[in-house]
Amino acid sequence: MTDGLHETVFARLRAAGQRYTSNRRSLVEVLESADRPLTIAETLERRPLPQSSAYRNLAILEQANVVHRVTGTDEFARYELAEELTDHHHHHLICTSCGAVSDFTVPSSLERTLEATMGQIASHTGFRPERHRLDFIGTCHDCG
Amino acid sequence: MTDGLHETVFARLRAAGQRYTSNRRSLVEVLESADRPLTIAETLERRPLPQSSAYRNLAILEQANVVHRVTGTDEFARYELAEELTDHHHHHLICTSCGAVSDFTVPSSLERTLEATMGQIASHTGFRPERHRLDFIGTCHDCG
DNA sequence: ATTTATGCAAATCGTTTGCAAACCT
DNA sequence: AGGTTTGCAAACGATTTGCATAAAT
Repeated sequence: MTDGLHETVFARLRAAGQRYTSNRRSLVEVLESADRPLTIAETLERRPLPQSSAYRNLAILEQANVVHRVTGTDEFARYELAEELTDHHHHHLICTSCGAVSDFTVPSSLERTLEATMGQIASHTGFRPERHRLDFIGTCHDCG
Repeated sequence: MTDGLHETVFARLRAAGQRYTSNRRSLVEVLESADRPLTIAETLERRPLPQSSAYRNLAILEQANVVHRVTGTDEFARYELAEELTDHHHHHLICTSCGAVSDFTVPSSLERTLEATMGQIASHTGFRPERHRLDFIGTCHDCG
């Protein structure tokens, strides 16, 4: 199933007209091994790479829907593997003190309600929703 | 009730050891008149002010819990009045194409479920949640 | 061969900060 | 007077980009 991930990534990149290079594979592997979204600096600590390559390739991986950019409350962009690649729909706990972002899940009943609500939006507004973002914002264990 | 807003702002600033200056009042008035979070550039269009004053005062207003910083998917910070000052709890529709952020509300039953879920988080994790952020991300009317 | 990715260094741009003058109490 | 805010200009820092080289097909 680890290979399955890379096959899927390869397919998505190809669909976007992009190659699956070693730098991109590195980034995917680093994100795969993390249990939360990583800042670019964090990915570079785990697998050194020129900064510009990390930025450029993460942007490409995002366009190909392989990774997903997560915005917290601080100034750092964070990335995680797209949920379809991990089969792990989740949400984020965001610490207002240190900016840390961690994953967690909510009851599936709540997820269903969210999806249903999302479906109603298109009819009530001109907006076409694609996904939802639910975060809980507060103080993390370390900062509390 | 418009005066009530400014009294509340004054009280919150005072509690934070800050004054309610004319620049700060300008910013509060601009945000009050908007029906969605505004970027700093947008506040300056509506009420010209040196950029640095806008940045500094919005930061102070945020510390005093008068305004709230909203993070979308683009690189611009957005600000809105704190919900307790407007009695208008809401969520955001975020356009992935142009970055626009608009307000909307969800059924109160969903809100109650969200609050209940939030209450359970503290016991399951070391995280102490203070508020939630629920956004629907997709394509806005203009970009669709 | 031709196209695409890489890596370095320089540029970009939203945001932050230093400092002297203006303001408030 | 004593401390705070202001406004300008300069600095900052995460991110982006230009360009020559290396890699992939």
